[in-house]
Amino acid sequence: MARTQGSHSDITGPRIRAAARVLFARHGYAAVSMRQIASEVGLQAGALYNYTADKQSLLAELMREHMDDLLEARADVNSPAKAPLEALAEFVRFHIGFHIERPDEVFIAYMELRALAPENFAEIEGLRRQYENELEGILRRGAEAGVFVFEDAKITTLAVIAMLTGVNTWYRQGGRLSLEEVEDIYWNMVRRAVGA
Amino acid sequence: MARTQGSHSDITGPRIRAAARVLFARHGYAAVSMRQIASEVGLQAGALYNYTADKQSLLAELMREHMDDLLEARADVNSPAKAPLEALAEFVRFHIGFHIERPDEVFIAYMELRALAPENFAEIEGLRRQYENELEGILRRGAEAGVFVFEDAKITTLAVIAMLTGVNTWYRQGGRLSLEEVEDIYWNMVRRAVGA
DNA sequence: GTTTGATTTGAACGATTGTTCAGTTAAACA
DNA sequence: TGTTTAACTGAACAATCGTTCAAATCAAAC
Repeated sequence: MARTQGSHSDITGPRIRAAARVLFARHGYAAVSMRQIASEVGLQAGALYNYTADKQSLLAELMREHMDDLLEARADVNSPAKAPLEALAEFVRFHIGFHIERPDEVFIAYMELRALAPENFAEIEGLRRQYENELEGILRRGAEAGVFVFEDAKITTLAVIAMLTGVNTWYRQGGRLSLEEVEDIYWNMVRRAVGA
Repeated sequence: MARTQGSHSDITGPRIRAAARVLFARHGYAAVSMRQIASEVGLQAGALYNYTADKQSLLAELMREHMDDLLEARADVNSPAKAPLEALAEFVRFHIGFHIERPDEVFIAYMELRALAPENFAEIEGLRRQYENELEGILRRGAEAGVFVFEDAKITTLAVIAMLTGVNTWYRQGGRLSLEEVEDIYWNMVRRAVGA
Protein backbone atom coordinates (compact mmCIF):
# COMPACT_ATOMS: atom_id res chain seq x y z
CA MET A 1 0.00 0.00 0.00
CA ALA A 2 1.23 3.51 -0.67
CA ARG A 3 0.52 6.84 0.91
CA THR A 4 -1.34 6.77 4.19
CA GLN A 5 -4.99 7.36 3.55
CA GLY A 6 -5.69 11.05 3.46
CA SER A 7 -2.15 12.33 3.54
CA HIS A 8 -3.22 15.43 1.63
CA SER A 9 -6.91 14.74 1.74
CA ASP A 10 -7.39 15.74 5.35
CA ILE A 11 -5.83 19.10 4.62
CA THR A 12 -7.38 19.82 1.26
CA GLY A 13 -10.90 18.84 2.26
CA PRO A 14 -11.25 21.44 5.03
CA ARG A 15 -9.51 24.06 2.90
CA ILE A 16 -12.06 23.54 0.15
CA ARG A 17 -14.94 23.87 2.58
CA ALA A 18 -13.36 26.99 4.09
CA ALA A 19 -12.98 28.61 0.69
CA ALA A 20 -16.52 27.67 -0.29
CA ARG A 21 -17.81 29.06 2.99
CA VAL A 22 -16.23 32.47 2.42
CA LEU A 23 -17.21 32.69 -1.23
CA PHE A 24 -20.78 31.47 -0.75
CA ALA A 25 -21.25 33.96 2.07
CA ARG A 26 -19.80 36.83 0.07
CA HIS A 27 -21.38 36.26 -3.33
CA GLY A 28 -24.05 33.63 -2.88
CA TYR A 29 -24.12 29.98 -3.85
CA ALA A 30 -25.38 30.49 -7.39
CA ALA A 31 -22.90 33.25 -8.13
CA VAL A 32 -19.83 31.23 -7.15
CA SER A 33 -18.26 28.78 -9.59
CA MET A 34 -16.38 25.61 -8.80
CA ARG A 35 -13.40 27.15 -10.56
CA GLN A 36 -13.40 30.11 -8.15
CA ILE A 37 -13.41 27.78 -5.16
CA ALA A 38 -10.63 25.64 -6.64
CA SER A 39 -8.56 28.69 -7.47
CA GLU A 40 -8.81 29.89 -3.87
CA VAL A 41 -7.32 26.58 -2.71
CA GLY A 42 -4.75 26.43 -5.49
CA LEU A 43 -6.35 23.57 -7.37
CA GLN A 44 -7.98 22.89 -10.71
CA ALA A 45 -11.75 22.57 -10.67
CA GLY A 46 -11.68 18.86 -11.37
CA ALA A 47 -9.79 18.12 -8.14
CA LEU A 48 -12.74 19.31 -6.06
CA TYR A 49 -14.65 16.22 -7.09
CA ASN A 50 -12.34 14.08 -4.97
CA TYR A 51 -13.89 15.80 -1.95
CA THR A 52 -17.48 16.44 -2.89
CA ALA A 53 -19.97 14.65 -5.09
CA ASP A 54 -21.08 17.94 -6.60
CA LYS A 55 -21.60 21.63 -5.84
CA GLN A 56 -24.94 21.00 -4.17
CA SER A 57 -23.41 18.53 -1.70
CA LEU A 58 -20.73 21.06 -0.84
CA LEU A 59 -23.37 23.57 0.18
CA ALA A 60 -25.45 20.99 2.02
CA GLU A 61 -22.44 19.79 3.97
CA LEU A 62 -21.52 23.34 5.02
CA MET A 63 -25.03 23.87 6.32
CA ARG A 64 -25.23 20.52 8.05
CA GLU A 65 -21.87 21.13 9.70
CA HIS A 66 -23.02 24.53 10.93
CA MET A 67 -26.29 23.27 12.35
CA ASP A 68 -24.57 20.31 14.01
CA ASP A 69 -22.05 22.66 15.60
CA LEU A 70 -24.88 24.86 16.79
CA LEU A 71 -26.85 22.04 18.38
CA GLU A 72 -23.75 20.49 19.89
CA ALA A 73 -22.48 23.76 21.34
CA ARG A 74 -25.93 24.42 22.70
CA ALA A 75 -26.09 20.97 24.30
CA ASP A 76 -22.72 21.60 25.98
CA VAL A 77 -24.02 24.75 27.62
CA ASN A 78 -27.59 23.76 28.31
CA SER A 79 -28.49 22.96 31.88
CA PRO A 80 -32.10 21.75 31.94
CA ALA A 81 -32.40 22.17 35.66
CA LYS A 82 -32.08 25.95 35.48
CA ALA A 83 -35.00 28.19 36.29
CA PRO A 84 -36.74 29.68 33.20
CA LEU A 85 -35.38 33.19 33.66
CA GLU A 86 -31.79 32.00 33.95
CA ALA A 87 -32.27 29.49 31.16
CA LEU A 88 -33.51 32.29 28.92
CA ALA A 89 -30.59 34.52 29.80
CA GLU A 90 -28.26 31.66 29.06
CA PHE A 91 -29.91 31.01 25.72
CA VAL A 92 -29.74 34.67 24.68
CA ARG A 93 -26.06 34.98 25.51
CA PHE A 94 -25.26 31.66 23.89
CA HIS A 95 -27.11 32.54 20.69
CA ILE A 96 -25.45 35.91 20.29
CA GLY A 97 -21.99 34.63 21.12
CA PHE A 98 -22.24 31.64 18.81
CA HIS A 99 -23.66 33.59 15.88
CA ILE A 100 -21.31 36.54 16.17
CA GLU A 101 -18.36 34.20 15.92
CA ARG A 102 -19.58 32.64 12.67
CA PRO A 103 -20.92 35.40 10.42
CA ASP A 104 -20.25 33.49 7.20
CA GLU A 105 -21.91 30.28 8.33
CA VAL A 106 -24.93 32.16 9.64
CA PHE A 107 -25.28 34.16 6.46
CA ILE A 108 -25.23 31.01 4.35
CA ALA A 109 -27.59 29.13 6.64
CA TYR A 110 -30.18 31.89 6.29
CA MET A 111 -29.71 32.93 2.69
CA GLU A 112 -29.10 29.75 0.81
CA LEU A 113 -31.93 27.58 2.07
CA ARG A 114 -33.64 28.04 -1.27
CA ALA A 115 -30.56 26.73 -3.07
CA LEU A 116 -30.86 23.37 -1.31
CA ALA A 117 -32.29 20.34 -3.06
CA PRO A 118 -35.56 19.23 -1.40
CA GLU A 119 -34.08 16.40 0.66
CA ASN A 120 -31.24 18.59 1.93
CA PHE A 121 -33.67 21.38 2.70
CA ALA A 122 -35.86 19.07 4.77
CA GLU A 123 -32.86 17.90 6.78
CA ILE A 124 -31.53 21.39 7.53
CA GLU A 125 -35.00 22.67 8.31
CA GLY A 126 -35.41 19.86 10.81
CA LEU A 127 -32.22 20.81 12.61
CA ARG A 128 -33.31 24.42 12.73
CA ARG A 129 -36.69 23.45 14.16
CA GLN A 130 -34.84 21.42 16.79
CA TYR A 131 -32.91 24.50 17.86
CA GLU A 132 -36.00 26.70 17.94
CA ASN A 133 -37.72 24.14 20.13
CA GLU A 134 -35.08 24.68 22.81
CA LEU A 135 -36.10 28.32 23.14
CA GLU A 136 -39.79 27.52 22.84
CA GLY A 137 -39.46 25.03 25.69
CA ILE A 138 -37.88 27.62 27.94
CA LEU A 139 -40.59 30.13 27.12
CA ARG A 140 -43.42 27.64 27.78
CA ARG A 141 -41.95 26.57 31.10
CA GLY A 142 -41.55 30.19 32.10
CA ALA A 143 -45.11 31.00 31.13
CA GLU A 144 -46.45 28.04 33.14
CA ALA A 145 -44.42 29.18 36.11
CA GLY A 146 -45.86 32.67 35.73
CA VAL A 147 -42.39 34.17 35.19
CA PHE A 148 -43.02 35.16 31.57
CA VAL A 149 -45.96 36.95 29.99
CA PHE A 150 -46.63 36.73 26.26
CA GLU A 151 -49.44 35.99 23.84
CA ASP A 152 -48.09 33.15 21.72
CA ALA A 153 -45.12 30.88 22.47
CA LYS A 154 -44.39 29.95 18.86
CA ILE A 155 -44.42 33.52 17.56
CA THR A 156 -42.48 34.81 20.52
CA THR A 157 -39.85 32.16 19.85
CA LEU A 158 -39.47 33.21 16.23
CA ALA A 159 -39.53 36.89 17.09
CA VAL A 160 -36.80 36.54 19.70
CA ILE A 161 -34.60 34.48 17.40
CA ALA A 162 -35.08 36.95 14.55
CA MET A 163 -34.14 39.79 16.87
CA LEU A 164 -31.05 38.02 18.19
CA THR A 165 -29.81 36.83 14.83
CA GLY A 166 -30.18 40.40 13.60
CA VAL A 167 -27.00 41.20 15.51
CA ASN A 168 -25.05 39.74 12.64
CA THR A 169 -26.29 42.44 10.27
CA TRP A 170 -24.55 45.24 12.14
CA TYR A 171 -22.02 43.85 14.63
CA ARG A 172 -18.37 44.21 13.63
CA GLN A 173 -15.45 43.00 15.70
CA GLY A 174 -13.66 45.94 17.27
CA GLY A 175 -16.70 48.19 17.06
CA ARG A 176 -17.83 50.57 19.78
CA LEU A 177 -19.45 47.80 21.86
CA SER A 178 -17.89 44.68 23.32
CA LEU A 179 -19.54 41.31 22.92
CA GLU A 180 -20.54 41.41 26.56
CA GLU A 181 -22.19 44.81 26.21
CA VAL A 182 -24.11 43.62 23.18
CA GLU A 183 -25.26 40.55 25.09
CA ASP A 184 -26.38 42.73 27.98
CA ILE A 185 -28.38 45.04 25.77
CA TYR A 186 -30.13 42.21 23.95
CA TRP A 187 -30.76 40.30 27.13
CA ASN A 188 -32.49 43.30 28.65
CA MET A 189 -34.64 43.70 25.55
CA VAL A 190 -35.60 40.04 25.46
CA ARG A 191 -36.29 39.97 29.18
CA ARG A 192 -38.64 42.91 28.90
CA ALA A 193 -40.23 41.55 25.71
CA VAL A 194 -41.32 38.38 27.52
CA GLY A 195 -42.57 40.36 30.48
CA ALA A 196 -39.90 39.33 32.97
CA MET B 1 -45.77 59.33 -36.11
CA ALA B 2 -46.85 55.76 -35.74
CA ARG B 3 -47.95 53.77 -32.77
CA THR B 4 -48.71 55.80 -29.72
CA GLN B 5 -45.66 55.78 -27.52
CA GLY B 6 -45.77 52.82 -25.26
CA SER B 7 -48.78 51.09 -26.77
CA HIS B 8 -47.35 47.79 -25.66
CA SER B 9 -44.51 49.23 -23.69
CA ASP B 10 -46.56 50.37 -20.72
CA ILE B 11 -47.98 46.87 -20.39
CA THR B 12 -44.84 44.88 -21.08
CA GLY B 13 -42.57 46.91 -18.80
CA PRO B 14 -44.52 46.19 -15.61
CA ARG B 15 -45.03 42.58 -16.64
CA ILE B 16 -41.28 42.12 -16.98
CA ARG B 17 -40.67 43.64 -13.57
CA ALA B 18 -43.41 41.48 -12.06
CA ALA B 19 -41.92 38.32 -13.52
CA ALA B 20 -38.43 39.29 -12.42
CA ARG B 21 -39.75 40.04 -8.94
CA VAL B 22 -41.28 36.59 -8.53
CA LEU B 23 -38.31 34.74 -10.02
CA PHE B 24 -35.65 36.70 -8.13
CA ALA B 25 -37.52 36.13 -4.86
CA ARG B 26 -37.97 32.42 -5.53
CA HIS B 27 -34.55 31.46 -6.89
CA GLY B 28 -32.28 34.44 -6.29
CA TYR B 29 -30.90 37.03 -8.69
CA ALA B 30 -27.85 35.04 -9.79
CA ALA B 31 -29.84 31.86 -10.38
CA VAL B 32 -32.39 33.47 -12.70
CA SER B 33 -31.60 33.97 -16.38
CA MET B 34 -32.89 36.68 -18.66
CA ARG B 35 -34.39 33.91 -20.79
CA GLN B 36 -36.45 32.65 -17.84
CA ILE B 37 -37.82 36.12 -17.20
CA ALA B 38 -38.61 36.64 -20.89
CA SER B 39 -40.28 33.25 -21.14
CA GLU B 40 -42.55 34.12 -18.19
CA VAL B 41 -43.75 37.20 -20.08
CA GLY B 42 -43.96 35.41 -23.43
CA LEU B 43 -41.01 37.18 -25.03
CA GLN B 44 -37.59 36.39 -26.35
CA ALA B 45 -34.67 37.40 -24.16
CA GLY B 46 -33.57 40.16 -26.52
CA ALA B 47 -36.85 42.02 -26.11
CA LEU B 48 -36.13 42.66 -22.44
CA TYR B 49 -33.43 45.11 -23.44
CA ASN B 50 -36.09 47.51 -24.69
CA TYR B 51 -37.07 47.93 -21.05
CA THR B 52 -33.89 47.60 -19.05
CA ALA B 53 -30.27 48.46 -19.74
CA ASP B 54 -29.13 45.13 -18.30
CA LYS B 55 -29.93 42.53 -15.66
CA GLN B 56 -28.32 44.56 -12.91
CA SER B 57 -30.52 47.58 -13.63
CA LEU B 58 -33.60 45.38 -13.49
CA LEU B 59 -32.69 44.31 -9.95
CA ALA B 60 -31.75 47.82 -8.87
CA GLU B 61 -35.02 49.22 -10.17
CA LEU B 62 -37.05 46.60 -8.31
CA MET B 63 -35.27 47.48 -5.09
CA ARG B 64 -35.54 51.22 -5.62
CA GLU B 65 -39.24 50.88 -6.40
CA HIS B 66 -39.77 48.89 -3.22
CA MET B 67 -37.90 51.30 -0.99
CA ASP B 68 -39.66 54.29 -2.55
CA ASP B 69 -43.02 52.62 -1.95
CA LEU B 70 -42.02 51.94 1.63
CA LEU B 71 -40.96 55.51 2.37
CA GLU B 72 -43.95 56.96 0.57
CA ALA B 73 -46.45 54.72 2.33
CA ARG B 74 -44.78 55.52 5.62
CA ALA B 75 -44.98 59.26 4.92
CA ASP B 76 -48.69 58.91 4.17
CA VAL B 77 -49.35 57.35 7.56
CA ASN B 78 -46.86 59.23 9.68
CA SER B 79 -48.22 61.88 12.00
CA PRO B 80 -45.25 63.64 13.63
CA ALA B 81 -47.42 65.23 16.28
CA LYS B 82 -48.28 61.91 17.88
CA ALA B 83 -46.97 61.00 21.31
CA PRO B 84 -44.03 58.52 21.28
CA LEU B 85 -46.03 55.55 22.49
CA GLU B 86 -48.72 56.00 19.86
CA ALA B 87 -46.15 56.78 17.21
CA LEU B 88 -44.34 53.54 18.02
CA ALA B 89 -47.58 51.55 17.89
CA GLU B 90 -48.34 53.13 14.55
CA PHE B 91 -44.88 52.28 13.23
CA VAL B 92 -45.09 48.66 14.35
CA ARG B 93 -48.48 48.11 12.74
CA PHE B 94 -47.43 49.91 9.59
CA HIS B 95 -44.23 47.92 9.25
CA ILE B 96 -45.90 44.55 9.69
CA GLY B 97 -48.81 45.40 7.39
CA PHE B 98 -46.61 46.77 4.65
CA HIS B 99 -44.10 43.93 4.74
CA ILE B 100 -46.64 41.14 4.98
CA GLU B 101 -48.30 42.40 1.82
CA ARG B 102 -45.05 42.29 -0.18
CA PRO B 103 -43.19 39.10 0.68
CA ASP B 104 -41.34 38.93 -2.64
CA GLU B 105 -40.15 42.53 -2.56
CA VAL B 106 -39.01 42.21 1.05
CA PHE B 107 -37.18 38.98 0.35
CA ILE B 108 -35.32 40.54 -2.55
CA ALA B 109 -34.55 43.74 -0.66
CA TYR B 110 -32.88 41.76 2.12
CA MET B 111 -31.24 38.94 0.19
CA GLU B 112 -29.92 40.56 -2.93
CA LEU B 113 -28.11 43.57 -1.52
CA ARG B 114 -24.84 41.80 -2.25
CA ALA B 115 -25.84 41.38 -5.89
CA LEU B 116 -26.03 45.16 -6.34
CA ALA B 117 -23.28 47.09 -8.05
CA PRO B 118 -21.59 49.49 -5.59
CA GLU B 119 -23.42 52.63 -6.72
CA ASN B 120 -26.80 50.89 -6.58
CA PHE B 121 -25.95 49.42 -3.21
CA ALA B 122 -25.13 52.83 -1.78
CA GLU B 123 -28.41 54.24 -3.01
CA ILE B 124 -30.59 51.45 -1.62
CA GLU B 125 -28.66 51.43 1.65
CA GLY B 126 -29.34 55.15 1.98
CA LEU B 127 -33.07 54.64 1.57
CA ARG B 128 -33.01 51.90 4.16
CA ARG B 129 -31.14 54.11 6.61
CA GLN B 130 -33.76 56.77 6.01
CA TYR B 131 -36.50 54.35 7.03
CA GLU B 132 -34.62 53.15 10.10
CA ASN B 133 -34.16 56.75 11.18
CA GLU B 134 -37.93 57.13 11.46
CA LEU B 135 -38.06 54.45 14.13
CA GLU B 136 -34.91 55.68 15.82
CA GLY B 137 -36.43 59.17 16.07
CA ILE B 138 -39.53 57.82 17.76
CA LEU B 139 -37.43 55.83 20.22
CA ARG B 140 -35.23 58.80 21.07
CA ARG B 141 -38.18 61.10 21.63
CA GLY B 142 -39.80 58.48 23.83
CA ALA B 143 -36.63 58.01 25.85
CA GLU B 144 -36.28 61.76 26.39
CA ALA B 145 -39.88 61.92 27.52
CA GLY B 146 -39.22 59.08 29.94
CA VAL B 147 -41.82 56.87 28.24
CA PHE B 148 -39.30 54.32 26.95
CA VAL B 149 -36.44 52.60 28.70
CA PHE B 150 -33.58 51.03 26.76
CA GLU B 151 -29.80 50.98 26.65
CA ASP B 152 -28.99 52.02 23.11
CA ALA B 153 -31.26 53.73 20.58
CA LYS B 154 -29.42 52.52 17.48
CA ILE B 155 -29.29 48.88 18.52
CA THR B 156 -32.84 48.93 19.76
CA THR B 157 -33.91 50.29 16.40
CA LEU B 158 -32.18 47.51 14.50
CA ALA B 159 -33.39 44.86 16.93
CA VAL B 160 -37.00 45.96 16.65
CA ILE B 161 -36.87 46.08 12.86
CA ALA B 162 -35.23 42.66 12.68
CA MET B 163 -37.91 41.27 14.93
CA LEU B 164 -40.75 42.82 12.94
CA THR B 165 -39.39 41.87 9.54
CA GLY B 166 -39.05 38.33 10.84
CA VAL B 167 -42.82 38.02 10.43
CA ASN B 168 -42.25 37.39 6.77
CA THR B 169 -40.38 34.17 7.47
CA TRP B 170 -43.40 32.41 8.95
CA TYR B 171 -46.60 34.36 8.20
CA ARG B 172 -48.84 32.83 5.54
CA GLN B 173 -52.11 34.34 4.37
CA GLY B 174 -55.02 32.31 5.68
CA GLY B 175 -53.00 30.91 8.58
CA ARG B 176 -54.27 30.53 12.12
CA LEU B 177 -53.78 34.21 12.96
CA SER B 178 -55.25 37.29 11.29
CA LEU B 179 -53.09 40.24 10.36
CA GLU B 180 -54.60 42.17 13.24
CA GLU B 181 -53.79 39.45 15.75
CA VAL B 182 -50.21 39.30 14.51
CA GLU B 183 -49.91 43.07 14.81
CA ASP B 184 -51.27 42.93 18.35
CA ILE B 185 -48.82 40.24 19.42
CA TYR B 186 -45.82 42.05 17.99
CA TRP B 187 -46.94 45.39 19.31
CA ASN B 188 -47.11 43.97 22.82
CA MET B 189 -43.65 42.48 22.46
CA VAL B 190 -42.15 45.71 21.16
CA ARG B 191 -43.89 47.79 23.77
CA ARG B 192 -42.51 45.63 26.55
CA ALA B 193 -39.06 45.46 24.92
CA VAL B 194 -38.72 49.25 25.08
CA GLY B 195 -39.99 49.32 28.64
CA ALA B 196 -43.36 50.95 27.98
C1' DG C 1 14.87 2.20 -5.56
C1' DT C 2 10.95 0.37 -7.16
C1' DT C 3 6.13 -0.18 -6.56
C1' DT C 4 1.63 1.54 -5.56
C1' DG C 5 -2.22 4.14 -5.23
C1' DA C 6 -3.89 8.55 -3.64
C1' DT C 7 -3.98 13.10 -5.67
C1' DT C 8 -4.04 16.44 -9.18
C1' DT C 9 -3.81 18.19 -13.88
C1' DG C 10 -5.52 19.73 -18.16
C1' DA C 11 -8.36 19.22 -21.68
C1' DA C 12 -12.72 18.32 -23.22
C1' DC C 13 -18.06 17.96 -23.12
C1' DG C 14 -22.56 19.98 -23.84
C1' DA C 15 -25.28 23.36 -21.89
C1' DT C 16 -26.22 27.93 -20.58
C1' DT C 17 -25.02 32.73 -19.63
C1' DG C 18 -25.83 38.11 -20.68
C1' DT C 19 -25.97 40.87 -24.46
C1' DT C 20 -26.14 42.62 -29.38
C1' DC C 21 -28.35 43.48 -33.68
C1' DA C 22 -30.11 43.03 -38.45
C1' DG C 23 -34.44 41.92 -39.86
C1' DT C 24 -39.60 41.02 -39.25
C1' DT C 25 -44.14 42.36 -37.60
C1' DA C 26 -47.99 45.15 -36.79
C1' DA C 27 -50.29 49.16 -35.12
C1' DA C 28 -51.18 54.18 -35.74
C1' DC C 29 -50.85 58.04 -38.54
C1' DA C 30 -51.22 60.69 -43.12
C1' DT D 1 -53.86 52.77 -48.69
C1' DG D 2 -49.22 53.55 -47.87
C1' DT D 3 -45.82 55.15 -44.57
C1' DT D 4 -43.64 55.24 -40.29
C1' DT D 5 -41.70 53.36 -36.32
C1' DA D 6 -42.17 51.10 -31.85
C1' DA D 7 -41.95 46.30 -30.53
C1' DC D 8 -40.23 42.03 -31.09
C1' DT D 9 -37.85 37.85 -33.15
C1' DG D 10 -34.24 34.77 -33.93
C1' DA D 11 -29.78 33.95 -34.56
C1' DA D 12 -25.32 34.78 -33.23
C1' DC D 13 -21.31 36.12 -29.99
C1' DA D 14 -17.79 35.08 -26.61
C1' DA D 15 -17.62 33.63 -22.08
C1' DT D 16 -18.55 30.66 -18.49
C1' DC D 17 -20.95 26.90 -16.22
C1' DG D 18 -20.74 21.95 -13.67
C1' DT D 19 -18.84 17.78 -14.48
C1' DT D 20 -15.98 13.84 -16.41
C1' DC D 21 -11.79 11.36 -17.21
C1' DA D 22 -7.41 9.65 -19.13
C1' DA D 23 -2.95 10.84 -18.15
C1' DA D 24 0.61 12.83 -15.26
C1' DT D 25 2.46 13.52 -10.64
C1' DC D 26 3.53 12.71 -6.16
C1' DA D 27 4.89 10.73 -1.64
C1' DA D 28 4.74 6.88 1.21
C1' DA D 29 5.51 1.71 1.73
C1' DC D 30 8.08 -2.12 0.68
